[in-house]
Amino acid sequence: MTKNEIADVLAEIGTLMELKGENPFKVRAYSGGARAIEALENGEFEKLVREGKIDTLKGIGEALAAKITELHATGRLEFFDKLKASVEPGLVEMLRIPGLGPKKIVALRGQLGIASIPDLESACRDGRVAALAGFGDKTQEKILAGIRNGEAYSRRHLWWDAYEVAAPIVEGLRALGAVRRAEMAGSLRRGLETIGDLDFIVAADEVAPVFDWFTSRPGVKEVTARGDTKASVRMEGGIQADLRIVPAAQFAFALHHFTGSKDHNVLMRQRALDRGLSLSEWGLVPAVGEGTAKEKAGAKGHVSAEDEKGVFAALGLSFIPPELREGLGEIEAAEKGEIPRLVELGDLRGAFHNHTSASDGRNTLAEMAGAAQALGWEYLGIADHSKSSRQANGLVEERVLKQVGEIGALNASGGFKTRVFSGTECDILPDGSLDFEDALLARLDYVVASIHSSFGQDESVMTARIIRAIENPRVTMLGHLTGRLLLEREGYRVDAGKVIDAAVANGVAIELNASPYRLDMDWRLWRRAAARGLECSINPDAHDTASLAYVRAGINSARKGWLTRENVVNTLPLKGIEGWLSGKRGRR
DNA sequence: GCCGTTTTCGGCCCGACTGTTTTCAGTCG
Repeated sequence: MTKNEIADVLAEIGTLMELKGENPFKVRAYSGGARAIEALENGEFEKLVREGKIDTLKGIGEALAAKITELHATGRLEFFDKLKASVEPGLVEMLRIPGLGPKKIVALRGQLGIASIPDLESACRDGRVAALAGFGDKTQEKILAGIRNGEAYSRRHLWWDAYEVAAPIVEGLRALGAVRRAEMAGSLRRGLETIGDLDFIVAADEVAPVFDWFTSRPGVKEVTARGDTKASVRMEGGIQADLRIVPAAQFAFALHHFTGSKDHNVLMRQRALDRGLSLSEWGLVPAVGEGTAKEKAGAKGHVSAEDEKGVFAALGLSFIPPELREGLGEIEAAEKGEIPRLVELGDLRGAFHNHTSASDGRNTLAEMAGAAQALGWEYLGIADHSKSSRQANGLVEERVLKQVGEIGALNASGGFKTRVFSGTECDILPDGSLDFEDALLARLDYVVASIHSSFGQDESVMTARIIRAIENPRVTMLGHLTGRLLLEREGYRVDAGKVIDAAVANGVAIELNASPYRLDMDWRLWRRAAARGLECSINPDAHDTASLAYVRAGINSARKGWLTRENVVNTLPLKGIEGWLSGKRGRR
């Protein structure tokens, strides 16, 4: 069984135990164990398991190590099979309904015999749920609404879509008279590829006018909560937005707290405790003594911070950019002053892997060049599909040569300041050979090699197929490593570690496909890959002029992968990239 | 179930909000 499949089993054990009413700390140990191994690279995981050292990983003890080893060796776990058989599957599904947790589900099962969502729905309609101790009319209503809107409410959202909803809310908040500061928080601010809900933190002199504005905006479908410091709304389309208002003195602490991640916060709290302090959204206060953190926040001994930099400084750390706050070594790095200067949107000088109306794009070559110029890019690479991608109107050899001529003429015309490079997104055929002959590829400035067919191959076959393409000296970079479509389709199975090693050995870059639907290769793999010498190209995979802007989503993932300007080839200025490309051609 | 410079037991982040209560449990993040 693979690493990710094992992590899924551990996480599911945690969920099932919750429904069995197990000790919550035991539950957390399983979900924490799942996260701990997810953070490993496949090869590293395999090595630890093979050598019997998986229990050296923080969060994996004797019991989890034994279960992981059994799953890895046999693909089964008797403990899991028995546990799963003992919990009705309908109960697991009920956890997705907002407001229903393990305790309430156990009560519904025990007292009303409810074991599925349809059972629950009819019990709500009969009024049997409201009659139960600890339940009432409102809970019953909420459950019904949750069932009705189940899918829309539980769905995650692409970062790009969430950001488009969130950006005007932040702007609107900042424009309010009572508001001193307003920021996005949560996974949105951390630049995660998918987002659960929107979080906003505001410092304001008055609460009521801010909440009034927030809860009555167009697009708000329902106000789900409104208290003294927090209001929540459900937007059209199902996304939830939470707004928290804090006094200005606590803003930095609240922003840090609600930016998360949870793992990062746990480590920060621990660090505070080691120094006799207690960190919360209210501030940094002495850990000992009477009273709650909130009461102590304004009292003697509390540490003040103007901004997040101050919060980190109070714990002996340099500033940690939000994208790095995943509990994956950023605190250790900040302690040593080794947080890198991460790549920024403004560092990009151009991008490869863009399509035109010659294949499946919606804009012409000249329109794409004009859009790149408007972005201030020094160069733009055009990589239309190759002939085997018939569904994408891939170019046959004659059309490729025609486009090379058109690009040459466009550059010669001096009509655009942006230099256009001619490339191709060349299909990697099922046997690992390329869709075009070497002689044609030699006529191009660069080659992006991508998989667009036979997704179902075994991992070993797929890995060998991609490595064969990487070993072809005509290939400049590998397109979308796994072919995943976020929230839609899993990627094909491939051993990323082996592909990365082959790319480094052959001087081939790997793309960070910046399409908000892809963000592939995944940010979790980049830090280690770049340390091994892998070069990254952040490519929008644009199919029209507007989607050149997708590089912004790519920058998020690059930053989450600890990449600096030096790791990303398309931060090179025109002269530099010309040298880089001719160097690649030199290996041909 | 995990963890340990108070180390083999006794903690484990903690506060807001709702809905149900009449002082709090459950859920959520």
